[in-house]
Amino acid sequence: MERSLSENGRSEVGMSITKGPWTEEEDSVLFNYITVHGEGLKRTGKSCRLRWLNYLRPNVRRGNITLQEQLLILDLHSRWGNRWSKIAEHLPGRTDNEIKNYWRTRVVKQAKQLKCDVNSKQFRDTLRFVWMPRMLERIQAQASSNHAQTTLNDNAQAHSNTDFVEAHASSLSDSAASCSAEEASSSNPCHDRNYNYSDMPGNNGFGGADLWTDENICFLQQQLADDF
DNA sequence: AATCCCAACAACCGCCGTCAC
DNA sequence: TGTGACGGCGGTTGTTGGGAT
Repeated sequence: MERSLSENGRSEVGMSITKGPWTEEEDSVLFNYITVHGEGLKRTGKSCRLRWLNYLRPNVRRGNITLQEQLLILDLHSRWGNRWSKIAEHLPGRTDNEIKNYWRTRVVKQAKQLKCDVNSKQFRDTLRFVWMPRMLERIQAQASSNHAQTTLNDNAQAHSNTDFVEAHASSLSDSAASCSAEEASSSNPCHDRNYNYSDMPGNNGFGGADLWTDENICFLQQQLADDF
């Protein structure tokens, strides 16, 4: 009987875990290890596990969350909600903790500024129809400028950017297609890449509240600018 | 230079499911 | 089959570093 652990400490092929009764040999290995190294840290198993998963694990990625990762987080969160570990499975090297922190410090902050609940339809629509398309625009711009360099440098990363953008552009189109008939019939903003925020149907298609004050639009634009 | 404030990151806590015994 | 220990996960709190005053 065995189970394996993944990058996030979950199932993974190739790293087997022995279960069941301890053998004399295993006892001996453990005994010798403790004899040499001592009982070591005054830490709980849980604490050690967390430290390993979130910090020490070899392929853990550190540093700023990229635009592509941000878009993916928003997309996956819209499907699964606060299932951080599930979302983390799709961002290689990122931990659930990191994603959770990103959500709290960036996205929840945005919701607060807009004075709406982060889980409200109103805010989710904002993410879907304003934030994500805007992010996508930036990624596309980035990808095309990288592509120009790629022709010179044969940079493979630019190709992956392009693939990513294409995949998510169609994903967002799907989202747009799932808008209500009312939204779809009234020149849906999600289709218009040059969409002006002040034209958003804040008073008739987004839950009725007037989110799109000059102040809020300005704040959102600032947030998006900060991200890139 | 000192302090205050806030964002970002790290760690802890509690609940719940699973597993060994 | 019951039960205690442990691990996984999401929520919350603590810490730290940098910018503003």
